[in-house]
Amino acid sequence: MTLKTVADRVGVSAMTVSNAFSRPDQLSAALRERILAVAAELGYVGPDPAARTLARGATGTVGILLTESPQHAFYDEYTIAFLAAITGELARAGLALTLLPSGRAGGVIPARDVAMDGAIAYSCRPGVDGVDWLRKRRLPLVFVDQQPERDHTSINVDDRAAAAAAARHVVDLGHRRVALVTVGRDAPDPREAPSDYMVARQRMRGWLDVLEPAGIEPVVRRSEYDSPEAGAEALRDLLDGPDRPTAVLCFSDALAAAVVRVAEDAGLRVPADLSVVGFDDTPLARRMRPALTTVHQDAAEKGRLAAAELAAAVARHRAGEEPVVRRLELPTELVVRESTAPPPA
Amino acid sequence: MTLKTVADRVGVSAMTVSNAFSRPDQLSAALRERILAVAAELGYVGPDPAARTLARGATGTVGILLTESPQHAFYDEYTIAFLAAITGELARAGLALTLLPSGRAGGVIPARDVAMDGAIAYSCRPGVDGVDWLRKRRLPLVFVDQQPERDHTSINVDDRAAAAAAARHVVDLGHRRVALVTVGRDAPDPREAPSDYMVARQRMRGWLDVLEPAGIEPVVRRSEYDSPEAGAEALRDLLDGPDRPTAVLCFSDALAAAVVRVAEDAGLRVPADLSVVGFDDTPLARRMRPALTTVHQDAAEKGRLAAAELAAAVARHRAGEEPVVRRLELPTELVVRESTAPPPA
DNA sequence: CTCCAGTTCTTTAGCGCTACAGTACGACAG
DNA sequence: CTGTCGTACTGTAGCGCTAAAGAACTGGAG
Repeated sequence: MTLKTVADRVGVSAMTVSNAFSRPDQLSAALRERILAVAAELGYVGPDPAARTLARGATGTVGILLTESPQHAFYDEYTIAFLAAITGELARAGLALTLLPSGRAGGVIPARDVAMDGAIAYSCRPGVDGVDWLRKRRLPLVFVDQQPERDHTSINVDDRAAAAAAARHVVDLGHRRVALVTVGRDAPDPREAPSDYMVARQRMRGWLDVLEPAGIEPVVRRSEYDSPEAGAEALRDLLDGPDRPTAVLCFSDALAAAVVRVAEDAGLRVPADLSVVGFDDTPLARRMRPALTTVHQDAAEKGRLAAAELAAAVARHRAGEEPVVRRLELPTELVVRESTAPPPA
Repeated sequence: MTLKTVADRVGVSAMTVSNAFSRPDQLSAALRERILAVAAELGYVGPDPAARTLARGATGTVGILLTESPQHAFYDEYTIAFLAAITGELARAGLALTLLPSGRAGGVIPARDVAMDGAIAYSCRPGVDGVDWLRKRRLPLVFVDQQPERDHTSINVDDRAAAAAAARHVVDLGHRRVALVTVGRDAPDPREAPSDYMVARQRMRGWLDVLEPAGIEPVVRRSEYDSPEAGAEALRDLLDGPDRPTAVLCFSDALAAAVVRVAEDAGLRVPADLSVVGFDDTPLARRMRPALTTVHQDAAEKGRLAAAELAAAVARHRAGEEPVVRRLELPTELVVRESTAPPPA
């Protein structure tokens, strides 16, 4: 059941049937009607997408490569808002979004083996080899929340400045004993071996930009993942020590929420005994009691932009034009809510 | 830069290069090494996915068609957990997941035009034409939370029984003035024109199965979407009336949360003045204060199962075997928390 | 009546790969 | 020395479609 079947039945060439489906202006309305009618009668749905993809050189699909497993991505409200915005914007360009598992299963490496017109790499660490495959395939690429590269458009926020603003806030409140709860896989001392993950590294730098000049030596806790459990784990022992911190700066709202929970379980009041600052300003931050002081960044706008940039890059690529590489930096803003206060007397 | 380029350079046939990449057991290790080395040197990444898809008849991708826009899907925690589980399970089978926008943009209808090996239709109403396209393409399909069809495996819960359990709970507590807040597009009287959306219809039936025999005439409020705003809107006028309901049964936790918020804004105490029951048992239900009484269903298991069934169906389809159609029904359980109590005296 | 342009349909030539059916050749039994 | 088998590689023939160029016909201007 192919174009040919329909063509023979109607008594025209295959090309004419192809045109009936894909380029209506290339034949008379009457013939087109007849072809479509016969196709319907034969149960022919339309041109096979795989064959069309090969012949046209375009798939109508772009991929997104997420940190670790896509599965993990769904636990973070920030990522979800980002994804939602992407799908919305892509739909306007008639593109579907494929979630690429970063690993390999049964010899299949999706980043290498899935047909697509372009891809977004979101928050990937340098080691993730999915990114490598995408690069090698010379696909139009947009990098979000990760190390920019010369040949590809990237979208980031000024994580360093944003983190510095958060640190400045607690220092201004008078805190001297500060803990940093962040993510990444490296040694706990940030100055020795900064995180391999660019965003974490930049936020760490931002925090230290303010804390060090103030003569504050922060305690650092790192967990591999940005999950609530990790946050809880990271903090638990901190609260037992004699020099318990009076303020905690967190890599994300998710970590901050966990920190607050652990602190309250330990009998501490937030913010009276402990100030906590998050990052991202997810819905969670507003929902929490006390509402979380955090750094706002616009996930929806980031997603919309990423999708729009990628769609444009794909269109240019298809037209044989030169790629346009942009470095976009979205604004952030410290949002002071109820989880921060001066340290206990 | 194709297989041929590499083949000519090495001095072997294109087929041998294809085998070097895709079927290592078909050639000597030494030759394979040489081919891979030359390929790397030339910057040849591997077989072009589009061409391979056409020749093999398989894409390595399955689609998911979501109610309305995928964008909307991301606002619901239940759907998110479901998606997370799907991607996790699919990754094990080496499959990527493509989110199919249900609409059309610029003449592109993803459900018709995107190459894929199979698809999940999730919570789609009968009218959604994406499902139609998928059916016509004779793709392996799994239906989740929607009307089962003869030729395709479906996964559901017994929505009717689950809703009945929720209704039984409030009736047992002594409530006589009950409101139903649900979704769907039809007339407000459920007996006249039941919702076109099967899940909503079943839950409505379940509620009525209990309420009617008890002689209770519920007030019904329907909104088109399962969103918090819709829930708020639906309830607002109800609380003003003289015969204000003392219990509200909701289609989802999201709606229930909105109902609680509106009630509290109106000065009512939950559950003392108003009992509220949700559906799904999302994390939100546990997080709420008061914690929400709701019907538990396992989103992760549903997703895992859907993905596993689809992967199996795709494998069978590829092997030319007969499809196996299953009707899976997952268990539910009423979880009584703090949002329900006897009606005010 | 000729010529040109516009419309409508056809022909040709792939897109880049893989399934399958070979061929060549060495090893090994009879 | 012949026949059989297994391994390693090649040739052929598509997969189903579309871009691009060409042919046939129409109608109107000159």
